[in-house]
Amino acid sequence: MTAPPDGSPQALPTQYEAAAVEGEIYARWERNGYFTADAGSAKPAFSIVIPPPNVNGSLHMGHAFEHTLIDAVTRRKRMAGYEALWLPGMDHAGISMQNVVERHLASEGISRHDLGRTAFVERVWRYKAEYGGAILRQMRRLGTSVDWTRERFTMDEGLSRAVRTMFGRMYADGLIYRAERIINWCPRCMTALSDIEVDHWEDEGELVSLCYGPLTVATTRVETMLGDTAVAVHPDDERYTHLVGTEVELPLTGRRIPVVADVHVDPAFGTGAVKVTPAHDPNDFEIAQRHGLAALSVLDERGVITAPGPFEGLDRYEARPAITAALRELGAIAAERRPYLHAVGHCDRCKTVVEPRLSKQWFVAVASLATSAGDAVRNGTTVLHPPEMADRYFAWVDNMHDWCISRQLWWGHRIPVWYCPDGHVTVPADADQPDPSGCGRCGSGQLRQDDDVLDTWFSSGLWPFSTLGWPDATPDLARFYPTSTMVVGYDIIFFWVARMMMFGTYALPEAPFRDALLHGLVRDARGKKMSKSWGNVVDPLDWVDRYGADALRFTLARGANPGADVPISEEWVQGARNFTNKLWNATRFALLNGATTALPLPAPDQLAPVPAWIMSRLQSVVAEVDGCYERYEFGRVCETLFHFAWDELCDWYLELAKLPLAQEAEAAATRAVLGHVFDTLLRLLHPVMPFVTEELWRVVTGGESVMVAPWPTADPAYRNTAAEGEVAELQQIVTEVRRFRSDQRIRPSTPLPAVIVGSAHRFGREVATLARLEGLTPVAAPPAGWTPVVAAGRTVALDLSGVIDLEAERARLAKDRAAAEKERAAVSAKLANTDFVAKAPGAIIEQTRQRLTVAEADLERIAAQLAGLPSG
RNA sequence: GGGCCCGUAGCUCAACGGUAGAGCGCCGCCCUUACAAGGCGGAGGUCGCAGGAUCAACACCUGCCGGGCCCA
Repeated sequence: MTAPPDGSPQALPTQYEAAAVEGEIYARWERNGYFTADAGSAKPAFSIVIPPPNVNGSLHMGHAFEHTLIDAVTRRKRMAGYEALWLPGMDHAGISMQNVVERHLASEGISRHDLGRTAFVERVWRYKAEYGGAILRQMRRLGTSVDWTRERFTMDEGLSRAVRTMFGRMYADGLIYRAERIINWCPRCMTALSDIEVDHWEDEGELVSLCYGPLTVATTRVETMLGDTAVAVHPDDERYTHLVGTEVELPLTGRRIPVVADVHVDPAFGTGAVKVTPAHDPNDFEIAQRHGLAALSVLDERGVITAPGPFEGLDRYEARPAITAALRELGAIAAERRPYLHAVGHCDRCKTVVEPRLSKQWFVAVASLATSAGDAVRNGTTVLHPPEMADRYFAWVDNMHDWCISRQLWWGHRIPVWYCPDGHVTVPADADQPDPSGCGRCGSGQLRQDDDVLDTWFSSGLWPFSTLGWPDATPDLARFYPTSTMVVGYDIIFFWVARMMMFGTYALPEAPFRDALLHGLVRDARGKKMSKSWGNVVDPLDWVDRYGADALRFTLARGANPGADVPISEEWVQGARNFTNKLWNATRFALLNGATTALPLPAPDQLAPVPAWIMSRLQSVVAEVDGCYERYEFGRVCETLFHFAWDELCDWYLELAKLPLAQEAEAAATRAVLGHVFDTLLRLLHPVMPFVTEELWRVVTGGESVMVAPWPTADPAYRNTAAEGEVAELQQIVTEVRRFRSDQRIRPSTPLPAVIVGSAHRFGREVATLARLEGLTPVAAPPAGWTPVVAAGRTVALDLSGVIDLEAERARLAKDRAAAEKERAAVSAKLANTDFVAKAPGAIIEQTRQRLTVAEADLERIAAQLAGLPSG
C-alpha cells in the first residue's frame, strides 16, 4: 500500500493492489516472529504438521487448497489464544528424487553406477541444495503462517535417527521381518513398490487360451507360461476331477507339470482351469505354497526373459508375441482375444507396467498396528472429517497386507541391518549406537549393511512426532503432541492417515492427531481432474500474481464443502478478487467518514435502530462463522462473511450510515459502530484472507497486526430481534419502491415526490434516501393520481405526474396477484386439512394463518389498485 | 463383486422436516459524491424417477435410473 504513510485514509487508492502489498506484509509478519510457536508459553497448544510435500515438487493447486485450509485453521486458533504451531517441511521423495537426479546424470552421459553410491547420494544432496525446496519459497506467496524455525526434512539427522529407532524397535518386537515374497516391481525404477504405490487402470491387452494337454487355460501374459509349474482347478469341479493328480505337458518347454486342486480357483471363470506361475503372480505364489510347488523365475529385474531357450534375452513385450507365435505353430492355442481390456498395475511414479516379482524384501507385519490404527478411530480418539470417510479408512486398515518397506534405491534411509558372511542379521536396538562392528550372533567383523533403503512413507509416517523431536522427550513433543489436526486429501488417506496412525499408536501413548480433515481434490470448472494431458492445469502462483493470494484463497476456501471436490475457474477467482476490492472500498469509505475503534461503542440500549440492527446481525455472524470454522465448514464461513459484508453491510448499512454521518450530532456513534463492525469483520475474514484484512485492519484500529488480534466472540447483549425486524421492513419498502421505479423506467437519479399513508414512518428519512424519494410525509390518503406501492403493511404513494406506464403497472400488479393467489391456495389447503390443524405445532399453525391473512389482504389491495387504474 | 459419495436455476454448488438460495452467466436501467473489479431491478427450478412412513419431504425409508470415486 499503500497504507498511507501519514495514516490518512484519503491516500487510499480506489483499487486494492494485492501484488503491491502482500510481499511486504508477509515479510513483516515473519520479522515480528508471529509464526513462531513458543513451547514454553502458558497458552493451550494447537498444532498441525504439514503433510510434507516432495522436496523436488512445486506448488500446485492441490497444495494451495490444502495450505489455505490449514492456514485458516491455524490462524483462527492463534487469534483465539492458542499457542499455534504449523510445522513446515518436506519429504525426500525417494523414487521421484532419485529419478530426477538420474535424468540429470543421463544428460551428462553417466549413470548412478558410474558414480557409485556415496558420490551419487552426495549428488542428490547437492541437487536438493540447489533446486530443492522451491515449494517452501512458493508457500510464502500464499501467506502461510508456518513456523519456519521448525522446518524439517525427512532425511535430516534428527528424523533419520527417528527412522532408525523405529526400525530397531519394531524389529525387536517382531513387527519387521525379511522374507521372499511376490512384490510389485517396477522394471524401470528397478525397485520394489508397496501395494498403494501401484495404480490400476484398464489397458488394451490380449487374452490367449493355451492348451496344456487336455486342459485349456487363459492368460493375458503369455510369456509367463515359461514359468508355469502347475495347472490348478477347483476341487469340486467335476469336469476335472479325473485329472487332478495327473501331469500335463507344458508346451515349448517339454516340462511336465501337475494338475492340482485348490479352492481359490473360481470354476465359473473361463474354463475353470488356471495356469500357475508362482514366481510371477501373487495368487499363484499362494497356490504354490499350499501345494509345495516350485517357483520358477523366468524374468529378470528389467523384465527380460531369463529362461534358457530361444526366448532368452527378449523383453517381456517382445517375448509375448514371439511365444504366442511359437505356440500357435504348435497348435497349442485354442483362442485369442485381442484387444482385451483388463486392469493392469502401473508404477505410480513412472507409469511403467508393474511386474509381480518374487524377491527377498523387508516387510512390516501390519496386523496389530492396523488394529490399533483402526481402534483409535473406532473409539473416537481420532475423529475423521467428514465422518463418511471412516468407512473407507476401516476398509483399508482392516484388510491390509503386510507392507513392503525395502526399496532398491540409493536415495533414502538405508536399512539399518547388517549381515555377516554366515547370513546372521544384526540390527542395532538403539539408534544412538554407532553402526555395529561385529555380528551380534557370531561376532564376525565382516559386516555388510543391507543395500536397500526404506520406503519414503516409512519416514513420513513418523512425521507427526519425528518432527517434534521424537525419540527424545523434547519440550516440543511434550507440548505439541499429539497434534491437533491432520489436513490431507482423501486420496491419500491410506498413505498418510493410516500409516501415521499405525506408527503413532505403536510408538507413543497417543494417536498422532485428534482430528483428521480429509479434503477433496481441486478440479476445473467442469469438475474434471486437473492434468497436464487435459491441459486444464492452473498454476496457483499465476493467480496469486494476477488476483492476489487472498482472492485465490477465498476461491478455494469458498469451494471447500466437507468431503466434496473443489471446482475452480478463472471467473470465480475474479469474483473473489472483486470481493477483496469491495472490502477495500467499503473500509475506505468507513475511514473517510471517520470510522474508528478509538471511540467508545455505545451500549446496546443507547443504539438507534439501524446501528442496533447491524450490531445484532454482526453477533449472529460471529457465532455462525465461529461454529463453521470449528466444524471445518470453510465454504459456509466464506458464504456467511461474503453475504454479510456485501449484501448487508455494504448494500444497506453503509448506505444508511451516510445519513447520520452527515449530521454531526449523530456521527460519533456511527463512527464507533462502523469501526467496530469493520474491526470484527476483518478479524473474522483474516484466517481466509490474511493480507487485505491485515492491510485494512491496521488502518481501522491502529493496531499492530490482525494476526495477533483476539478472535471475536459474540456479545448476546447486542442481539436485537426487534431492530432486525424493523430494518427488514425498511428493506421491503425500499425494495418495493425501487421495483416500481424500475418497472416504470424512472432513472435512478430522478427523485420522486412521495407520501406515506397513515402515520409517519420511523425510517421515513432512510426510505426516502435509499429509494430516491423527495420525502415521505405522512398523509391520511394519497393524493388523486398518485400511484400506491405497498410493502410491509405500509402504502407509499408516488407522483409520476400522470405519465405512468399503465401497461407496466398492470403487469406488476398481475404478477403480485398471481403470487398472492398461489400463496392463498397453498396455505388454505393446509388449513383445510384437519390432520394438519390437529397435529402440527401451534406455532406453525399460527404462522400459516398469518400467511393466509396476508395473502388475502394483498389480493384485496391489488384488486383495488387494478380497479383504480385509468382504463386504456 | 464389496463399499462410499453425488443427481437442486444455463454452469458450479448451498439449503436445522414447516414459503427452494448463492456465485457466475443472462435481460433491463444507471458513471447516484466508497467501489463500473460498481449500483438498482428482473427472468430462470414439477429439487433424477417411482413408491413409502409423516399433518407436512429437496431433506427420512425402500427400489430403480444416471454419474463419480475407493477397494478387490
